[in-house]
Amino acid sequence: MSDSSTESLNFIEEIIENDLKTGKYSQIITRFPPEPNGYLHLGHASSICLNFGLTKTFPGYTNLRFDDTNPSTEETEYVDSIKEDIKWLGFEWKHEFYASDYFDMLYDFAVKLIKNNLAYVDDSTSEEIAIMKGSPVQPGTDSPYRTRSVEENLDLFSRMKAGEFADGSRTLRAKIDMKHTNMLMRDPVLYRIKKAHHHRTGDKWCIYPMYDFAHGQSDSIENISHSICTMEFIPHRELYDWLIEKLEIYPSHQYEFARRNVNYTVTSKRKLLQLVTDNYVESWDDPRMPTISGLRRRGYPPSAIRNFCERIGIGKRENLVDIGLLEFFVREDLNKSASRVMAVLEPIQLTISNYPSEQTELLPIENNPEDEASGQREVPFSNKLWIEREDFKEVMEKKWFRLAPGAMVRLKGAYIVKCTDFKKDIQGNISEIICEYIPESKSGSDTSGINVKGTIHWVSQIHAATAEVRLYDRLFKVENPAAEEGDFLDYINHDSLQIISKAYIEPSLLDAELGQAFQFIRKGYFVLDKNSNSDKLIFNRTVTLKDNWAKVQGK
RNA sequence: UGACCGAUGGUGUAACGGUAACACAACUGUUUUUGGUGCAGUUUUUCAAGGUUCGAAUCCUUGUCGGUCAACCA
Repeated sequence: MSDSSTESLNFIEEIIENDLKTGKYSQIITRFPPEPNGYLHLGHASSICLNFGLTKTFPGYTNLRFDDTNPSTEETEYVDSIKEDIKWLGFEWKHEFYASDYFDMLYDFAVKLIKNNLAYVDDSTSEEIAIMKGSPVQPGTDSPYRTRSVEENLDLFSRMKAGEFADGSRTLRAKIDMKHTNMLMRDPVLYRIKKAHHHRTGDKWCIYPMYDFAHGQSDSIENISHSICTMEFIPHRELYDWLIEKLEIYPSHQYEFARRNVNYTVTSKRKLLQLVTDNYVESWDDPRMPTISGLRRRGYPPSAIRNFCERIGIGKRENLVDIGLLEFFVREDLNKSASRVMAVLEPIQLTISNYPSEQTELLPIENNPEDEASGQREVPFSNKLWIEREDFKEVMEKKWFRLAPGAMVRLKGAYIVKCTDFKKDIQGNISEIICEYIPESKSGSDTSGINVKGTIHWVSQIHAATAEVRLYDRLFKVENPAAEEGDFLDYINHDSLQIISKAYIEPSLLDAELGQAFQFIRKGYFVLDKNSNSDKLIFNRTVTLKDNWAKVQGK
């Protein structure tokens, strides 16, 4: 994360700076409150960087709190992945808490409301409650059970807890105002009956608090000073404050920012889950997924994600951030850190007619021109090479710097060669390129005086190893699939994964380690996939290099 | 028909009543044994109309447009 001491503050930092300056707080406490019912994604990254970043710049700390009040959708598997992802992003929480830790306290809070005639047990069905709720432009009507006595409510609520009633048969509701312009203030449901097994409390409870009766109270219990959430919770703030006031507990405050949307992807848990269950992708950590685990498997460095979140900032307006900006930060990081290697993805044979067929040389080549400390490695060279099919053209063109009959190029780290001939197979496809090399043009000791415009990568045939290479493209064909007409699945890019089952790679890559980033020269950044083994190497393309030539061609 | 939130280059975010800026993108040129990187430069901006003020992106009013709210989800 960059030093932001001289940079301007976002609106939440301004609020905090002011709170600190006026002495309202001497330190701040924030929290990151995921529900363990799915994997973390790019949208969460923004919230994580915000909440944890705040307590890096200001005195205080951040808690991790799982908002686990709905046992039917939540699982320990998700808890584990969430913790792993936060750590990988580079953040540490002070306390690991669960809303379910507070179920006893929450129950007592509810009893207090009932005693103060501020909550009642309602026997209405959910349909009836929905009808009585009215609409945004229509006031609601009071439930017939709204006037029950405190004693009866106390009795009924304890029997709800004791499991005497069926799921959905009764609820506990706050007694506020059925004509309130804010729908959430129209006697919101606080507790529902749900005889479900909870991933932490087991079968102890058969009533569970709703979000509005758990989140703010958990914030208060933890003395959270600044409870930051996304804008769809703005209407909840009034209820959040009402409950804290009536319960007379620590006054946490809620602040809202606009969730970050990124183009060419989706970040709704429901949609991501559907992509996985309907097999549009392999798994939650498929490298095409915008999940943190997907980005990690794709080879995105955590620092790139942090820089991205820092750079896009936060605001309160609708937004659609360009994924290209994230890719910029990925390239920026990897350009400095990734070792350069040579790999040929779509091979064609290049034969050097004047290089002895039995001869082999080990050529020293720099590992990273951006990092002198990275040193050199030795790459074997011989008279038969694999080069990229797209680096040859049958007829020369203007501005073409690569191979064509009569043209000369530098073989990276080796010699300058001149194309003298090429062969075609029966189908008319080019099958072999014949070149002559210039012996005195050897890299590092070039006395040929020849200057060539183009340099291409290569792999020696007899020394080459092979690997599967997976090329990824964006998962959707349109910028904002969620906003498009019809089903978002209609906009899936079915060419988002291209598998090259046999690419030729230089032998040094046999020592590649999981998580190690490479630049395949002129092709992009790649990382070893977790499913690789010594029999079969698999490389994922993290991101391409910027390609000005492709841009020129496109015009 | 209501309440709430918002509107600054193509995108995202600053400017806190005093010269509209930063990053990305785009475009030039340059360097380069990666058509990568680096370097130099160019283009492009305050939703509208009124008002307050010496001075408004900023404050006020009205309008327009966009978003959110009617789960026993979070």
